[in-house]
Amino acid sequence: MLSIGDLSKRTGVKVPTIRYYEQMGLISSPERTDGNQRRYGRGDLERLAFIRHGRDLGLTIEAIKELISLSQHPERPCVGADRIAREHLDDVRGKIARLKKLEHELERIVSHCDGHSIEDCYVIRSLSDHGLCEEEH
Amino acid sequence: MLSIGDLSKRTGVKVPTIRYYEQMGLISSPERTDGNQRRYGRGDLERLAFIRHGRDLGLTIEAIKELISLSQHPERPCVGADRIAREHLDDVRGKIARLKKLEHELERIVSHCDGHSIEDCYVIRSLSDHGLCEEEH
DNA sequence: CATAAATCTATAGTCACTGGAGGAATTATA
DNA sequence: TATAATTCCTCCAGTGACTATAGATTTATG
Repeated sequence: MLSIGDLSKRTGVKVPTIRYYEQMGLISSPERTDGNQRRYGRGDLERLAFIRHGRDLGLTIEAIKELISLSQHPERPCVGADRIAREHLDDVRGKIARLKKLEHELERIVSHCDGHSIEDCYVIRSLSDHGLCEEEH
Repeated sequence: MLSIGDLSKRTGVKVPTIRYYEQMGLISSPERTDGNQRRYGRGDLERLAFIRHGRDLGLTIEAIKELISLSQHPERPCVGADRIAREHLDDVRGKIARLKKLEHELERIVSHCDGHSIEDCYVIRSLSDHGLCEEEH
């Protein structure tokens, strides 16, 4: 039986975050000691790792909740889980595309900066004048 | 003189957001009519475009505030502005790198999914078992 | 058994907005 | 000019995913 602190150390998930996940319904309310402290078992360790992994991959709490509920019905086809992952992949690709545009623009901006006065600072001028941008954003 | 609604239409920044920027000290309190309504001039239009542009580039409110304050002292060297942009560029690059790893992992996960039952669903299994990952994340 | 460390609940704060309530002011139409 | 429609005002609450604090209680250690 692990205390919340032990669970935290083992999973790398902070104590308040574990309580938050419980509140959000991602992990079920664990047993309590006579003194009302949470005690966790092996299953909670795995569940938390699952959640942590999903969050690291950028899945929302909602998506993870869906996946957990799917995983509790092992007989159903897994198209639901697949859909969640695919949608998320699209999302990630969109984000990458946007950030790359951004990277170009920022590169352009800092490369033009000569470290002289604000008056002719490209950073400031670029922000003031959209016309200096190479592409729409 | 533009009403807040006009300013909103011209800049694409929503009305409550304009008020929020005022509250955050990004734009100065505008003139008011006798009936206490805000009236904006040309300068506000430009300032708002500046803010919007910075936000589109992903700069925080704080960073934009710094840039505005820098731009109000045109005689100073622009190393401050340059630093803000550079730091942000590093940040963006880091994000891209992380998202790319993620993209690979998700690709691998969905490509392995055969649409059969949850029991052998790769999505669920991948989330449960870090060992199935190709790289650390 | 005394003290230190960990835990409990409840609440508020973070960021950058967004939305709604309830009421006042302005503008458009009849 | 009267009324209706629209816009505006302030204040407050909610978003997501935590993080932090305060004050009280429980557990572990010497």
